[in-house]
Amino acid sequence: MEIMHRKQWPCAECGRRFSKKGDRDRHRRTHLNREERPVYPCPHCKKRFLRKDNQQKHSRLCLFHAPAPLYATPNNQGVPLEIALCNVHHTGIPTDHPDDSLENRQCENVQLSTMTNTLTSSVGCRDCHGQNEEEQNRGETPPAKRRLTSPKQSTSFAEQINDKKFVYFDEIPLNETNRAEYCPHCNRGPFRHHFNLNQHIRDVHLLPRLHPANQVGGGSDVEQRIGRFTLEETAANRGAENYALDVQADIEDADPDKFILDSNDLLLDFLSKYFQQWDKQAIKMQLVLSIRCHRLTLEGRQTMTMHIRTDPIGIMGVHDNLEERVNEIAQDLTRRLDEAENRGSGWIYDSVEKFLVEVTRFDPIRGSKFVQLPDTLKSMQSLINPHNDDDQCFLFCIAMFDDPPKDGAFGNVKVFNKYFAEYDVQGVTFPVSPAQVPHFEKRNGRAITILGYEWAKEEQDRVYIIYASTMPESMPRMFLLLLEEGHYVLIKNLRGFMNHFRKKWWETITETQYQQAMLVWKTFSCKTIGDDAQLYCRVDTILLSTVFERFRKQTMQDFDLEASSGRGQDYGFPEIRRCGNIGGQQDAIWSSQHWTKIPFRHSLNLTSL
DNA sequence: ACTAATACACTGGAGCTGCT
DNA sequence: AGCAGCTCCAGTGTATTAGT
Repeated sequence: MEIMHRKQWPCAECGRRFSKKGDRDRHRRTHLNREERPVYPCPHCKKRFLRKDNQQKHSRLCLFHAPAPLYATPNNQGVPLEIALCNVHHTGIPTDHPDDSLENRQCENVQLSTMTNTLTSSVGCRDCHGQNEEEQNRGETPPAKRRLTSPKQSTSFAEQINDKKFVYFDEIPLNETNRAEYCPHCNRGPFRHHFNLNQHIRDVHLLPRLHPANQVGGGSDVEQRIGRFTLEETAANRGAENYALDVQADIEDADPDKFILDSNDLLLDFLSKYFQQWDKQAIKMQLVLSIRCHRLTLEGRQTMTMHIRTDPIGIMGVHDNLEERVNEIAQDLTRRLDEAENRGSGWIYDSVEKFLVEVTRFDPIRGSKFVQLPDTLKSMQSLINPHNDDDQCFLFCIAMFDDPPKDGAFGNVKVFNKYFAEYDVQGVTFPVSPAQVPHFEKRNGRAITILGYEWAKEEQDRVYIIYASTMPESMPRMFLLLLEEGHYVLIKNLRGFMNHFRKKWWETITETQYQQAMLVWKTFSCKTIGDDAQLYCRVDTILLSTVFERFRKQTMQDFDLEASSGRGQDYGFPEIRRCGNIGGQQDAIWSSQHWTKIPFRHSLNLTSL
């Protein structure tokens, strides 16, 4: 109500109120007739604007696109690209373009704002949008008409590049193509383009940061024994706890295949007990099955211990389907065992020597009482930050989604308390961690996706998925932002929110990187960010695995050491895929109407090349 | 025909600056 | 301090194209 009183300046035409007289006056001009309106013309084109700031914004863009480009085209040798494009415009289907004379074919205002438009069918003059002179003189700013001008339309930007219709990729100066990016955290690289670097940072450096417990080391109050497993060691530097199955009692001389089948119950028992103690936490688990084996050679009988290691598997607390997870692990182990056998090494499995469970706990941040939005998000109207003084910000967000506050971004959260009785929070503990969200979703018939946000001074802020809802599309879908401090914020306008990152992200990518990316996408038929991510991971894994396999062989040969041990902290691709949903669920979400896709930029700023 | 993606014009909110 | 003008920013509406 206070806000309403402050808006003391009403518009006589429509009654709308403003807090500043200047805003009211500015608004009133929108009611003026065309003749009465003040006009701010663009010095670079013939467009006119009601407001000076809009004219300035437009003119900057107009000027930005105007300078001559650097590259010639195959069909227009020696002709600047823009002129070549303009030729297409002016020599295509006859138009009423006012500049459509031979002398004026070098129209400098060809619309280059969208790459697809420029290169395919709709190269238009940004001056006139196909208007005749009379239309232009009326000072109207019509909708941007686009005309079919090219006799043969191509289907995509990537195809155009591949066809070399316009820009020769190898004509890009060497110093541009050689520009590579390296990870500021681990110096890994080079990355082909910014996508990959961002992705690397998110996957490798961001996830561990999310879960501070990882960095602290094993819990000090850990019970030494869980089920039939005994805590063998706590790798403080990796935050991992190694639980070994009691060899004497359970597995001595066990047949490996039979052991794997029997181990399901043991593991299930272990996990249930583990989460009884830390029910709010999620863990990442990796199993190592050590098997004694032998083979007969000309030199005689050889023996060795083979270590079969599973992929890391994430388990989101007690609410996860433990049975399913355990089955996955068993299948993984069996598959690896078979693979090793089928490789024809000649080793014969004798017995299980050791069964180790490596547990890395992570304690996801949980929503708690009000914290200020970071400076970078403060002015965003697409967020509603509940001003709660308890640990129920999660519920406040849900309630505000159901009944959005009318005035003010904060409102009085107390008014939403009345809704709380409508939610089934049985089994949910406050503050709510992301691990509990699937449980809440199921009980309340909602699809809730949790995004995380990180920012640091002089670094680009980032948004990433913490939990991607797998609930059916038909459910009410909402998106919450979990701040690093542990506070949920409702994203009331996902499009507006993502727009912020879209703009920033693209500002950091050079055109060369963009073109290289497009070439890669075309070559490998990538259609989604998920495809790109998978491609990156595949290539990366293949390269690394080759190097690593050589190293492993060498260490086995020289020191009888299995170099693949000690990977407890790593996030393997299956794990990333499960948690981050790269190439899987993420695609489904990002292509849904509720989610703004990662923008596929068509803009080509030729002047920056 | 429909959906998704994109660019850009337009609008209100709000901060900054200079003047009185 | 109050005001006016300027400017930037975030959000929205809409025209348009690509893809299915």
